This record gives sequence, C-alpha cells and structure tokens, in this order.
Amino acid sequence: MLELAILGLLKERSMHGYQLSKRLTDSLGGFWRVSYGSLYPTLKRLEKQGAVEQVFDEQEVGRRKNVYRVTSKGEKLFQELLEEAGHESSSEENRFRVRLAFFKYLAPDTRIRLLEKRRAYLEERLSTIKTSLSATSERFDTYTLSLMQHGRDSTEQDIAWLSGLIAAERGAAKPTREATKRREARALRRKERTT
Amino acid sequence: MLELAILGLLKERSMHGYQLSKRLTDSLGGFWRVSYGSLYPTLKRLEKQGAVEQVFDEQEVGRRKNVYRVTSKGEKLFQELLEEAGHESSSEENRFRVRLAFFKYLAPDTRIRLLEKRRAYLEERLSTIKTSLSATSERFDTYTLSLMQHGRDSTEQDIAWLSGLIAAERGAAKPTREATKRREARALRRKERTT
DNA sequence: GGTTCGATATATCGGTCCGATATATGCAAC
DNA sequence: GTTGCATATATCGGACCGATATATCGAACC
Repeated sequence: MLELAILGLLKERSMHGYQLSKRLTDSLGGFWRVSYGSLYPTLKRLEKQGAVEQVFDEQEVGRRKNVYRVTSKGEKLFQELLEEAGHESSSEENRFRVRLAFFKYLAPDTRIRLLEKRRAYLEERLSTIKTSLSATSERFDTYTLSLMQHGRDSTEQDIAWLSGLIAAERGAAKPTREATKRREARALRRKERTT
Repeated sequence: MLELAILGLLKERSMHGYQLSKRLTDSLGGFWRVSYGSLYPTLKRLEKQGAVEQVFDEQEVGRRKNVYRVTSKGEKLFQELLEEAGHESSSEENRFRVRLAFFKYLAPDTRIRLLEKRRAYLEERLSTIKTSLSATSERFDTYTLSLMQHGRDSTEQDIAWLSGLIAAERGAAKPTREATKRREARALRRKERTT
C-alpha cells in the first residue's frame, strides 16, 4: 500500500522522503499517518527494485536530501498495484482509499470494476452485520449493540457513496443518452432488490 | 489490541484459539478479521506473561484443543489495556472499536473520558479535512475530492454518534429511580425509531 | 465399507507497517 | 549566541497479516 502511495505521489512530482511524509499525512485526506519506520525502508526497497531512482541536483549544496523520481519500471509497478484487487481485510480499508486517491490513472472500466468489487464486499459485510443484529440482539450489551448499529449505518452510507461514484462513472463512460438511461434504470432496480 | 480482545472474550468464557477467531471475526461486529498468524502467537505470549492459562479437561479424549482461561494477572492486564488512551493512529480505528466492545468493564467516568478523547480527536481531524477542502489553492481531482468529502461526512456522523453515547452515559451517571425509568422509555423509543 | 469433502484446530514463515527514538541541519526569534 | 522548532534521514523491536502446512473430525455420497 505504501509503495502505491509513494509511486502515485512521485508521479506528480519528484520528492524526498520528508516531503512524501508531509503529503501522505496532510494532503491525502488525513486518514493515514505514515511513519518514518515504514517510509524510508519502503523508499529503499523501491530503489532496489528499480522502481524509483535518486535525483542529484548539482547546485544544491545545503543539507542532505534524497530526492527520488519514478522510473518506467516504477510506472509499470504503480499500474499493477493500482489495479490489484484487494484482499478484503481491515487494512484494505486504507488500501481502498489510497487507491481511490489515484483513480485518475486507471481506465474507466477498471475503475468501475474496482468500485463494484468494493461495494459487493461492503454489501456482504452489511448483510452479516444485519444478520448478527437481528438474530441475537438481546445477547449484546448496550455498547456492542450501538457499535454494531453504527457499523451498519456507516456501511450503508459507504455503499450509497460508492453507488454514486459508480453511477457517475457510468454516466461519464459512454455519454450516449439512451444507454445511460437504461443503465441507470438497471442500477435502480438492482438497488431496490438488494435493499 | 489483540491481547485486549482475547482477554475480553476469555473473561466471558474459556475458549480455545479457533473459537476465539470465530468470535473475533463474526460476533465482534465483523469489522476485523483476525489472522491465525496473530492469534496463536498472541495466545502463547499471554500464557508466557501469565495472563492466561490452559484448562485441561480430563474426559475430553478427542482432538487436541488448547483451551485457555484468564488468570487474575490477566484480569489486571485487561483493565490496563482497556483504560489505556489510544495513540490516535489509523490502527486506533479498530482499537477504539475493540475497546468499546468491552466498555461494560469500565467505570462510567472512565467511559466518558475515553469517549470524549475519541470525539476530540475526530473533531480535530474533521477541522483538518474541512481546511483542506476549503483551501482552493490545492486542486484535487474528482476522486480525491469525493474521498475527502465522504471522509468529512463520515467523521461528522461518527462525532454525532459519540455525542449520543456520551449523553447517554452522562444521563446514566446518577441512577435516580424515576430518571432511570424515563431514560429506559427514551431508549426504547429511540431503538424503535432506528430499527 | 470406503472415500471424499468441508469445518475444525494448531502452528509457523516472511513480510509490511508502526511507534519510538537517535541524530543531525537550517532558520528564525529572543 | 543560544534556544527552540521544523526539516531530514535512519534504525530497532514488535504487532499484525497473508499464505500455507498439517492433521482430525463428521457427514454426505457412492
């Protein structure tokens, strides 16, 4: 995941480690605080793999900075990591967000595939939560119950958000007026079935 | 975090590793999928620390099972882990949820303190996101923008949820008989609305 | 009766990431 | 001039994950 994030940021502009950590912590939504214990080893790993390389600025005499640039090998790796379907785990929460932050580098149909995969996973999880809640709601204490209810509500909102993104993506993919209408109708029907 | 979750579940009932993994994956909200690569080493670590001990059931002759029970040392450790204020990182998302699942083992004022701390953190993050969003100097693409907007909305809803929990906690702090009845009536009505 | 298969159960390996910490340098304020 | 803060790189131990190996049990099927 860090490799993906680093490559994505370096694609936009060559940077050194500290700049990357700032961009990752501040700009990328603030949902992930990257540690140096991850960042610097990952940079070295990427360099060893030939995915990034150091840029040496001659006139810079001041303090030591390791500025990195993406190589063509790194571009390739970036695309692979970006398209890689996730493993649906807890760390996949962040992984998905990082991926979304670089979605502009993906083809529209790949974007739709990834969004739908994520939505399918959330829908599965939602139904699990709902089953858990309706089956044994008396067994849970107030806090666990509230936690699960909140989990259910959040998941529903995440799904709605994803559906919006998918719809927008479909609308932008083939701007044929008739096809769009048919697609939206299908999406609506599908939504009504699963709700 | 895993130590906390394991001790909390073992407090309720002595179990072996596989049962713990089921309970962690299924019952605890479904938001965390625990791997065996974490679970079994953690159990051994806890045993080494003297926080849990094996239970040997004599009549059981069948397949090998390592059933564990919490010791008094483990009870102490559990309380410490439960009260420990988090480090506000990305792994703290799960940590907070796990902690909440065992909130019943905490004193009301500790509960309020932890909830408020969490809320304060989320409010800080919310303001960061809002600042980022309103600063037009940095232009985000559609996806990053949507990600941040969704992050903002989700955070706002999390804060509202926490505020509800805090209010309920404050209301329950002084258990006057009449107040309790009124509160239960409110809770019931609230439950009926949300279900 | 045999076998196949999925759920149960424990264990370990390599790897990613985190949190803490150490160690410098540039810079501005006092 | 020195104090303090942001900048900048680096590493250590540890937590957790994903994959995989291994083995047992029960039920289902032929």
